Amino acid sequence: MAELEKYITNYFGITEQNALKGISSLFKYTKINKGTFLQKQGNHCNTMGFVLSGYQRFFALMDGKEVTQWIAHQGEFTVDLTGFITGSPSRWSIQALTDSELYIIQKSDYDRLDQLVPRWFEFEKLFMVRCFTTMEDRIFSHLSMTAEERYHFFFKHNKELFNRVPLQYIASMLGMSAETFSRIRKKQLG
Amino acid sequence: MAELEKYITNYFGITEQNALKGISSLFKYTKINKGTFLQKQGNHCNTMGFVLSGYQRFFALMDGKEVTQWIAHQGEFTVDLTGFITGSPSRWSIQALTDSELYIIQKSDYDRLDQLVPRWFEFEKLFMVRCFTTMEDRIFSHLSMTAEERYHFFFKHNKELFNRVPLQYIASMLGMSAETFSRIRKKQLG
DNA sequence: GCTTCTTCTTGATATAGATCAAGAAATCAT
DNA sequence: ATGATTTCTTGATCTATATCAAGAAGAAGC
Repeated sequence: MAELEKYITNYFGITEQNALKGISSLFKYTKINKGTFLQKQGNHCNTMGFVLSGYQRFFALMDGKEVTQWIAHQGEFTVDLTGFITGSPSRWSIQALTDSELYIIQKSDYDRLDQLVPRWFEFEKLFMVRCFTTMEDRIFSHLSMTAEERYHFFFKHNKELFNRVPLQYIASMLGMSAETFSRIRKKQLG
Repeated sequence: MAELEKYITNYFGITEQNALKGISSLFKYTKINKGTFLQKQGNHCNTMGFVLSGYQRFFALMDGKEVTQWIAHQGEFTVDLTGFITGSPSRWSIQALTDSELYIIQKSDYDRLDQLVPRWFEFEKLFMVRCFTTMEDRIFSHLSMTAEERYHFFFKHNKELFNRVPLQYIASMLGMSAETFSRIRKKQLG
């Protein structure tokens, strides 16, 4: 659990020992196999997962095609944040791309955190802002960068991912076809 | 002020009369002329504006070109949310595209809202989630839609904007050149 | 290890959208 | 109103990226 607490400190800015113990006690360690769905599009969002290891893909169907919105990895949360917080149906399916280890919290437990942790909503708010900032950056990358620039920028910050998951999903997440991705990669490799 | 309170209810889900009075008392009515900067990129974010009328463009310089990230209108907030909440330098410049009326709150007053409004952080959190969802939708539109589809989708929901501000900014915000925008528009008009 | 299935690459071709350039239309200032 | 400035349109051309198709490489199952 030490790892979870460390991450909660990093993510939510919470340092009080009691609060950390309280929060982490509500998360359950879970192993899942490659291919397992943590969430199906359109369903209720009942759980939030914190990634210890492995990769999970967020995607939605659009005109019969799967569009990958995000690939979560260690230290991130697997959840359709919108659905989880507001109760709306999940906009994404979430599927493990590799065997994965997660800490999972149930929605009903999550909703009690404010009773357990002083200033919980304040921390949560800061977490949301961070998520918002990430999204804002991604939009800007689509307004101002070419596919090749997006590739390089993403590669610089996520090198390990390129060896671990099918590249077609990274391509989709960056808004380009698998073939374009492959050609940019070839150039890059030499 | 009634209008502001109505919007605060819609945006933040706050309905208690005392809370609404308290919040709206911290906002100051302000008129600004077309061209005025509410925020300059790189500066501190000291104010948050609530739009009563007019249009304000968020943009950043990228390789010497201005990229429009968003155009705010009535009922929205003009602020670099990230900078305003976290204290980081503003990522955007914000400039009035038309004469505008705003309610403006100072950061120092905003930071006292939690003492004034019970459950303020909780409301604020929900506000952040809504902003996050909007961004997530926009990203998905770039991953799954053509320029023409983005045009039509945006037009459907923002018809009035097309008569009020230079179209080149809408084009930039949708991630296409002004010429492409013009051609799509021509097709659409007949 | 061989087979099967999935993923990746590569070439050929098509196309959406960018860029450049010039003129038309609209808006603004005096 | 008139001229100046900004914005929009249009055509010509170019280029980034998509699509299609087929084979190569890699991973997984037996």
